[in-house]
Parts: sequence; C-alpha cells; structure tokens
Amino acid sequence: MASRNRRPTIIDVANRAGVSKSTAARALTGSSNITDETRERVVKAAAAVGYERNHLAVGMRSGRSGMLGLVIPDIANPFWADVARGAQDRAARAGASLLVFSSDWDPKAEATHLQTLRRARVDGAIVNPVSDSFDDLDRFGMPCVFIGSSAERYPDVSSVGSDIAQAVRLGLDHLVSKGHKAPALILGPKSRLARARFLRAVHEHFVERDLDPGMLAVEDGEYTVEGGREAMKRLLAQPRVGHLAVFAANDMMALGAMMAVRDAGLDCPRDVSILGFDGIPSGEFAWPGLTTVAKPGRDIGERAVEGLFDEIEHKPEHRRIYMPCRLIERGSLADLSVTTPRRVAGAGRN
Amino acid sequence: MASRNRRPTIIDVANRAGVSKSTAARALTGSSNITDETRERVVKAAAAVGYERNHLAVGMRSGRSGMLGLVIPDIANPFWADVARGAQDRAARAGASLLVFSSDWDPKAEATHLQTLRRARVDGAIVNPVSDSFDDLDRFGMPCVFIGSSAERYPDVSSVGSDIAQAVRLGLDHLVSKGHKAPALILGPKSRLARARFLRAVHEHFVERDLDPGMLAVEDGEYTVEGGREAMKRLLAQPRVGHLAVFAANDMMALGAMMAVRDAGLDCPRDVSILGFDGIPSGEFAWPGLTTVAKPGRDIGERAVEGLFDEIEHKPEHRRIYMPCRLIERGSLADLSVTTPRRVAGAGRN
DNA sequence: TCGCGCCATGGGAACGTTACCGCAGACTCT
DNA sequence: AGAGTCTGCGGTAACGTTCCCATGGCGCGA
Repeated sequence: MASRNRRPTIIDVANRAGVSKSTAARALTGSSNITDETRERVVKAAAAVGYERNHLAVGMRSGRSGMLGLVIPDIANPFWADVARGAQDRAARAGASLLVFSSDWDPKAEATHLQTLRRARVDGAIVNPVSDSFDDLDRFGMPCVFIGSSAERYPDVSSVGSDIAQAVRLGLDHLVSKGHKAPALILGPKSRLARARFLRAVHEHFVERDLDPGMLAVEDGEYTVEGGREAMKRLLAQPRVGHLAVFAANDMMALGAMMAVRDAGLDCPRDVSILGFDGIPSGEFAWPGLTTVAKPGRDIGERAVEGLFDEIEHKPEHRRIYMPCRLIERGSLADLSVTTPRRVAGAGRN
Repeated sequence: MASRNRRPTIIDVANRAGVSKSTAARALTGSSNITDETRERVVKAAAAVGYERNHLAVGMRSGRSGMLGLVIPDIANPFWADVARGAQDRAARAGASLLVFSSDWDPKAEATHLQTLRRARVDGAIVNPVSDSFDDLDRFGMPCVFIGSSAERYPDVSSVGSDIAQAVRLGLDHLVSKGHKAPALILGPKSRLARARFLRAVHEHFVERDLDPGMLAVEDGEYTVEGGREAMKRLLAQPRVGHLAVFAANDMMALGAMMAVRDAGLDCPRDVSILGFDGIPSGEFAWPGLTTVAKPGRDIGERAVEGLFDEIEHKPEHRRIYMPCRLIERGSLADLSVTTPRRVAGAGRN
C-alpha cells in the first residue's frame, strides 16, 4: 500500500496489478512482449494510484535527463525572451524541459550556470557565449550549441545565429533606396565578435558601391538603451551637413538613440533617421515606429534546440546555421528620394 | 581509471584518493568526522579527475531535486519575463534551478506543464493559474505558490501578487490630481479574476469620492496590444464631451489604446489621456511615454521563490503577499488642473 | 508424442549518491 | 594498566527505474 504522503512508485503499481515491477515497467514503457490484457491491467492500476514516472530515476538509469540548458544574457531582454520562448516550445514538443539562466554578459556567471547545468546532468546546453576562454572546451562536458555570432570563435561547436551579412545588406539597401548615403553606425562593445561581423558586412557593402569605408562614423556603446543614448549624443555633437542616418546594431540602442534625438530637440525622422536591428516589439510602440531589421528570435531558439538534439544523438552535422532576417518598415526613416522629406504617417504594425 | 568518455563518479575520486566512496562523499559534502588531510586529498583527487556531483543521483537519494518549476502565461511578455528573472535569480542564489514553461493562458497546456514538472520531481512550483479546475488540488502533488490575483480562488495555497487595491488607488488618485474625473476602463476578459479585483477597487474609490460607479465606461479585451487597440476603438466610437481619460488594466493594452488614438487622428495626451498598469519597459519608449502603475515583477518572482521554499520546508506560513506598486509618471496624461493642457515634454526614464 | 522454440513473465543488477552501522585504533579516566 | 569513549573510516543498503537473463508454459512441427 502506498502510504499517504509518499509518491507512488512503479512497485506500488505492480503490486496493485498483481504483476512484477518488470512487467509493470514493460506495460508502462509501451514495450513489446506483453499481453494486451496485462498491459491494460497495469495501466489501470497506474491511474488508480496516481502513478507518475520519476524522471530522476529514469535519468539515472538511462543517462538521459530529458532536460536542456539555455544560457542567455538576460531573459528580461525581449529578444532573448523570444529566443527562450522558441527553445522552450521546441523542447516541450520533444518531451524535454528547459533550464533557463541569465548570464548578464558576465563570464563568471556564465561559468557558474554552465557548471550548474552539468551537475543537473542536462543532456545538452544552448549558450550565447560571453566568455572568451572556453580554451578547455572538452571540459565543457556536454553537447553544446552556440547562439549568436560570437560562436564563430569556436569552430568545433555547432551554432545558430542570424545572417548578419544578409541583415546588414538588407538594412543598407533599404537606406539607399530611401536616398540615404552612408549611415553612421552605433555598435556594441569592441570585445564582442558580433561587432566585427557587423562592421565587416558594412565595409563589404561600401566597397561594392565604390564608397570609402573610411568615411564611416562609428560610435560604440553597451547593448542597452543608455548605451545607445550616449552614443547618439556623441554622434550629434559631431559637425555634420544635411540629414543624419544611423544604423544601430541593436534595437535597444536604437530606441536610446531615438530618445537622444528628442533630448536634443530634434525630430526623428525629419532630422535624423534611425534604423534598428533585432525586431523587438517595443520598436512598434515607439514614436515614430522603429524601422528595423528583425532577427527571427523564436526560430533561432527552435533551430538551436533541433541542432542540440542532433548533437546529442551524435549526428555529426556540426553546422553553422545563419537565419535570414527581414526588414520591418515603420516610421523612423526619412524618405530622401522624394523632394521633400515627409513625415511618415502611422507607425503601422509590420 | 575513468574511461575517456564517461563522466567521473565519486568512486573514481575515491579510488584516486585511495579511500572508500563513503569517505569521499564525506569529504565532498563537507560533513564532519574526517581528517583535514584526508579531505584535502579527496578534494584534490576530485579536481584532478574533473568530478562533478550528479544531481540526479543526489535527488534520487535525498528526494530533493533542487529544481523549481515556473508556469507563466508567456515568457515573451516583458512583465512575465521580469517575474521569471526575479525567480531565477532568487532560486540560483539558493542553489536551485528553474524550469520555465509558458502556458499561453491555455488550461490544457498548463496541466501538461504541471505534469511535466511533477515527473521531473521539482521540489515545488510557482504558477500563475489559468485553469479554474484545480478541484483535485491535493493531486497537485507538490508544494505550490500562486502568482497573481486569480490565486484568490484557492484559499489553501500561498500566493504572491501585486496589491491591486493600492495600485488602483494610486492610479486614480494621480488621475484626480491631474484634474481627471472618471476614467474609462479597459479591462481584461471577464473570466479572469484580476478583472473583478480591479473593478472592485475602482468602485470602492468611486464610492469614497461620492461618485456613482454606474457612470463608469468599461470595455473588455484580451490582455494584448490588439485587445487594447480594439477596446479603445470602441471607446472612441462612443459619444463623449471633453477630454477622455482611460485606465487600462495592462500596459500592452494601454499601448494598443495609444495606437488606436493615433489611428483615429487624435493626440495623446492632448485629446486622450492613457494610464497603464504593469510597468513594462516598452512604455518608456512609446511616445508619449506611458504613465503607468508599475508592478514589481522582479520582486514578485523573488518573493514567490521564497514563499515556495517556506512551503517546501513545511513552514506553515501559508500567506498571501500583496506587493505595493508605484506610479511611473511619463507623458501620457494631460494635466487638466492647469488652464491649458500642455504637451508634456520628454519621455524621461522613471 | 516428443522436442524445439517462442513468448510472457519474474528476478536481479546497475545507474551514483548518501545515511546508517560497525569496527578498529587511539586517547582518557580511574 | 585496563576499560570505556571517541573518532576516522569502510561496507552496505536504499532511492526508482530499466534492461538483461532465466524460467516456465504453450504451441507447432516432425
């Protein structure tokens, strides 16, 4: 008899069904070599005692915990929340659970979280790497998939990210089509590889158009609203002629830049055009709506989980996947291709 | 010798240190009755083989998995992400991990996630309940803490939420101080208990001011941008005199309402004032900045985890905690207390 | 009719950890 | 000096599950 406060085990089920625990296990795992009648009896017994399989025990026995880890900079950042959402959905669809951790761009926190994940015996982990020093990468101790372009630092690890080259091209082409020439750039910290990738893509685009990349105005900042605001302030302090266009490497920074423009008593998009990068929902509510190159965060999360499953099953795919981005046109870009820059009406969705 | 591809166990450590696994365990758990010299030898051996305690095994043995569950409507919703962030931080500080699930306000998904959590043998769960039918609450099968006002349906379960009465009072008082009389209300679906709580608080405030609650204009909608937009559209379609003030039960709805105002060719706050409820960052970037009553999402997450720990340790606290909210004044409210409603400049932070 | 093989079932081990118990050696107190 | 106590350590069981192997019964073919 299962006591009142103990969770029923498979032995309780077996006893109630009058079979051995082996048979009960066979019935419950749906394996073969068992009479339909016996199986049904066991299943009924299981339901009667409220049996629920103990995944800890299963994990111990099988070496698979059925859990995955996700380490991102900040779950409260909408873009990363979107990634987490995609990962969680995809994992759940495969019967797995997700352990989520926020590293806050802190290598130490990242290391701690990874250790926790190893100890929890997750089957694998998805990481947006902050740390530069995964030198002892075999010590990683579990199948891994990286998210983001910093992943390029580690050629032996599968990764999923957005196609930054395509995204930058998309953004710059759009800028050109609106009559803008060379946008100023607001980029992330120099330490981040994503910054280099972004800059390289811009350079390539410039070269293709026979422009001198040297003329690029670039400001750096943290990947935050405040970082963007400060960077924009510095940009506005520089002497300039005519309309200023800015391509920010991140929507949060773009929104910060927008605030800096307002702070300076200027108008976006009349005086300054701002193009973002991420596609977070906040951009839609800003005024003017933030025109941006949207990364498919949710898809990235889903693909990362799929890649992780491949990794766990030792399918030697070992791929880098670059997801295409798409342009979301809202109101933060002036149209200089017509004679009079007109205020774009309505911050329409999408 | 530990084979190349197997994770080292405590036995590998014991062998290398030349002690029994009991002694190794004693050394590693920091328990007493062990020589400093032996302990040091074991610790060194553990480091040498790269030993990491298997929490699955620990969980099996101890009955504590060291994991907590969190079931919220949507991790991609900034408010809930904030709650998750707080919960995750607090759990990590106690050495626990968090399993996060999004229910999408779907009772069936909620039930599935709860089952998954039980099977994973989490030590307890934090839930924002969607479902009405936890009639078999003892079948819940694990310590639980509820988040949000729907929790009031279940008097036997501890809960953490925001103090809606105080929040509504705060919002209405602020509205009054700005010269607004009776705001129209944009509320969530009738099925949600939070709606009733909100409405009751407004009624009380009206009665205190000798106003007739019957004069309240109320529109319902889903807790989404679209829901708010539609509700506002209906509100604007009604005949009215003078300035319209709206109190939305949720920031997303408030932002949707703001869009509807723009869609109608009106200006916020000149023609319409909007007050939100949640305190999501997006409200800061909107133009005008959304004045809102902010819930302490992060704190709620932290407190929920603390309450859950109490629950797990059978400290019979069994409390309802209502966290105070605070007003974030930005630019979405016209000031009718001065003669000319002036456009509020600068959507300052905080 | 006998033997072989298959199939349903039961018994036991193993996954990695910790708690309990027992033992041996050393130290203390009379 | 002998007895009792304490302390450090080793052996073993147990958590709940699944897998492998053994066993017995039954059916089928010769």
